[in-house]
Amino acid sequence: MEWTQKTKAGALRVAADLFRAGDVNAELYTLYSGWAFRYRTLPDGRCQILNFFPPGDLIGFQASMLSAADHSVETLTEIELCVFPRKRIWRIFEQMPELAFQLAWLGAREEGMVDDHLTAVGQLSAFERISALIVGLYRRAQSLDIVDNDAFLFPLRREHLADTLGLSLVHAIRTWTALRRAGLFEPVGQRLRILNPRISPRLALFYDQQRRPRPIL
Amino acid sequence: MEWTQKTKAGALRVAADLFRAGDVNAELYTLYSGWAFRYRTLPDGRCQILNFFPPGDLIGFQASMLSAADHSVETLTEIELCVFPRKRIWRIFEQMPELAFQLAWLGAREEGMVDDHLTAVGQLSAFERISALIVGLYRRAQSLDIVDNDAFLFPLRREHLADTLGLSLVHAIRTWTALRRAGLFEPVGQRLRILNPRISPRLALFYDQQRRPRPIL
DNA sequence: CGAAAGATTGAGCTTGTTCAAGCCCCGTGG
DNA sequence: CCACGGGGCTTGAACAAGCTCAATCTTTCG
Repeated sequence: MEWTQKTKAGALRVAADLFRAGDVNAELYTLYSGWAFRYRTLPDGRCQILNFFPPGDLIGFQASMLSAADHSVETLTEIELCVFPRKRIWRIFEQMPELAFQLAWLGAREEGMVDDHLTAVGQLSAFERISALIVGLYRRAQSLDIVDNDAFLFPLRREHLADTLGLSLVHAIRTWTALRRAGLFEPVGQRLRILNPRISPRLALFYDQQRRPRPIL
Repeated sequence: MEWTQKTKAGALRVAADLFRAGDVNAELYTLYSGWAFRYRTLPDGRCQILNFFPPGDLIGFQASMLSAADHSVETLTEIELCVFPRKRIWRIFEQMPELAFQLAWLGAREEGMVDDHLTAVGQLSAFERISALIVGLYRRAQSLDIVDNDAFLFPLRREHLADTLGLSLVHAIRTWTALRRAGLFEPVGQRLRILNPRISPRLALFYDQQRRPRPIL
């Protein structure tokens, strides 16, 4: 896709913030490598993580479409990305319908992931939420082929777990520890080795659910 | 917009279900009148409501883009709608970039609303959640000009409250009752009169937050 | 009128929170 | 080389928010 190459401004970025809520200049990014996440903050400081971006994902479509972001994006690791100027979005719709369709498809897929996430936070117990998050990221890593010997990079700190799942830090850690002791996974440095993704019937069901088709872009 | 007229198949619909998770035939709908909502169910029957559709909203963009729906849509009232055949979506992108852009815009806005919702469920207390839901729907009704004397149609049953906010039915009712007694609102038949949307500083802040710009479509 | 669905309330219990203390790892400076 | 200090992680104990079970009341509708 030549056009993608042409507007590429891919530099190694180490900045923790890609953009912040309220930014009017949020651009559209493709994440070449590294992990990031999208979140909201409330006036009193509480923070809700909305979704994660593994390598290869599109970042900022929602913010670009709505002109102003109502969320922020931060990195979890060092990242490398490619920038599309936001102002050309309309031109994409006008001149490159296939690309426009693919962007919209990725947007719809992201919404689907937020749907998943909301369902988890609204309906699951702490155990189920932590397991679902771990196994969900494991499955995404599998589909991206970045799993090595059942182990994959797990760049979240404990606080991210808590802010993702709507749990207190203390309880998130306790539950995490309990699941580790139960033999669901084993931390290996920054990585996580999944030992038994079917620890409970319910988790097995979740793990075996069919995947969504892959992105086209 | 003549094209909209041309493909219009607007019939009065009373059916409770517009489509169900797994449907491959989910179409794209414009809701002329009435309310609906989008939800997911878990294998064990738990149910999470993802968002509501007030009159005028677009339904099914995500499902259309992803080909198969992973959620269901049900009505809250009698509704009237206009159908776009899903198969023509690609043609819209190809031939009507403005309409495609507007659809994508509405999709992005819906994702933003799910973001709001996830943040509420993940971070707010039961009191805050119920108040935020009521006041949020009130504000949407305001922006649609369907508020009459501070009162608007509130078509949710108690169970919808619970399934929306991740609370048990009993606790949702208790909290609802407490807020009613505290003077936030007053039920008037199927309608709700908002008496004091600034009952607490936090709710006032939420209520006074600036609105998102309106849909263009 | 009677049945069924929805709404409400009480009581006891469980899950998850808060507060508080201690641990571990690592980078910095004496 | 080691003490110091800070950030992140872990654990304990007391408390509270929210859940479950169960009974009653109300409304709707055939």
